[in-house]
Amino acid sequence: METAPQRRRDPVQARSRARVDAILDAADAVFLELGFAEATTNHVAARAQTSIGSLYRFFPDKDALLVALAERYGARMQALASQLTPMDPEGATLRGLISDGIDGFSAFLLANPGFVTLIHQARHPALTAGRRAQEGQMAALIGGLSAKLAPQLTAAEVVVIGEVAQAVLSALQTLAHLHDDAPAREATLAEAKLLMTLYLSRRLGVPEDVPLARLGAGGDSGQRGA
Amino acid sequence: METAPQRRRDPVQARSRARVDAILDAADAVFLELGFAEATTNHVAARAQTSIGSLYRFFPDKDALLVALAERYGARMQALASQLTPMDPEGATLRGLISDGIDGFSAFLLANPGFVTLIHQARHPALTAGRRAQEGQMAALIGGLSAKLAPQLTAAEVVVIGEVAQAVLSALQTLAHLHDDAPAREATLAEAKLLMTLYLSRRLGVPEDVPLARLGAGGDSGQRGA
DNA sequence: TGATAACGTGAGCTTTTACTCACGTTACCC
DNA sequence: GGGTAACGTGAGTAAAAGCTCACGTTATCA
Repeated sequence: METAPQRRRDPVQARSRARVDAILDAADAVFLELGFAEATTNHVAARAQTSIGSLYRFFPDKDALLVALAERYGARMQALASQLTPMDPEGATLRGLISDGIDGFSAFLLANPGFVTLIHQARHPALTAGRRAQEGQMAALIGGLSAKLAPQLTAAEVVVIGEVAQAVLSALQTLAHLHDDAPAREATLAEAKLLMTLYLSRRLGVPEDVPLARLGAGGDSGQRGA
Repeated sequence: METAPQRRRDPVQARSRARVDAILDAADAVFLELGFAEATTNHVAARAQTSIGSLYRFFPDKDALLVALAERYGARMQALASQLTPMDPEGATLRGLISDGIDGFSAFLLANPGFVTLIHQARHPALTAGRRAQEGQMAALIGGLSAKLAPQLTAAEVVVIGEVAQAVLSALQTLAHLHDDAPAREATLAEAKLLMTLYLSRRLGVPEDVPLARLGAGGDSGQRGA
């Protein structure tokens, strides 16, 4: 299922491992500047200060660069997700959760400028599966949270809510990061927070500013231990 | 400012005009199937049942196909916009306006499957300007409506609201049309309507289900003639 | 310190593909 | 009907870019 890194030969010595990293960094930069289609493998090799032969020693073809890059970002994303979710959801409010999530993701995008470009630019078949999986993961994460907060929702509803939230967040983060100046970016992110808060509050039947811990108290499904 | 159709030679006889149309139709289909980068001009010519020479008689290069296609869609979009806006906004509610707009756009996408793909797939420089302009047009349309309904908003706020609404609508329409079955598509569109209604109602200070005509009655800025 | 394997190199091979051009065909005009 | 211009054709060209390979260099291990 996984699209393997597809290296022609795994690096075993330190120098070659560093070289592979350099090639990926170069690919990131070059794809960001020129786009995948316009970028050439010779470009990438030159940027990585290595030879085209070395590039092809570790990557079977141009697509493998894209896949490896996407995997590297996927790992970073996963780390981000597990870093953002475990903050005690009991004491937080819905608005606070959403705000923190959006801010965290925004910081990630700011630190990884190649990410948005990669994910959007490469409608390449090799990436489609990975991107879908990643989007699905994020949608599932939101859906899971939704199901926990609103047990009355059907499974189908949860799926739709997760997909919608994912799509909206992705679009608004992209829009926000089109602006180079922080104030304009923040203004857009503020709208995103408002929009998501309104939507999820209504859709999940959860008040915006009440700590989530208090919600289970009067309800029936108060299993918070688990 | 306008990126001209850039035809190498304008068709004057009927048969050549039909041929140009056929070439554009073929380009639409081929780009949809393979993507712009993978598609070849020979592909397009073959699909149009004509020769590569004829293609290059009317289009100076491959990019010109893309630009001409985008222009054709731009014209259709503009027609759609002017068809959706003039429905008497006084008698309608905010919810109704949003619902009609989303349904109308959805029908357009269903009738023009190449449109989404074209606009998203082609991060090509030749298209960027046109796409931006088109998105800006839509954002301005929403922003204009917002300013009319909520005169208390600053110009900057109106711009942000327009951009956000445009981005969200675009993302959710795309998401909806990823589903081939009508029910799933409708479910997503229903969420889009809810989300947009909640957001604009709050942001503009306009109730969701009150006919817009009644709003100016009790207010201060009742210049509805103009 | 020699043997072996991993690593590094870049000129150039090969394939792809955008694009040309010389020639043939159809339509318009008198 | 013939002259001219618009139209149509597709084998072929040229440039680009992905990728190879034979050879040189560095590291590991005995």
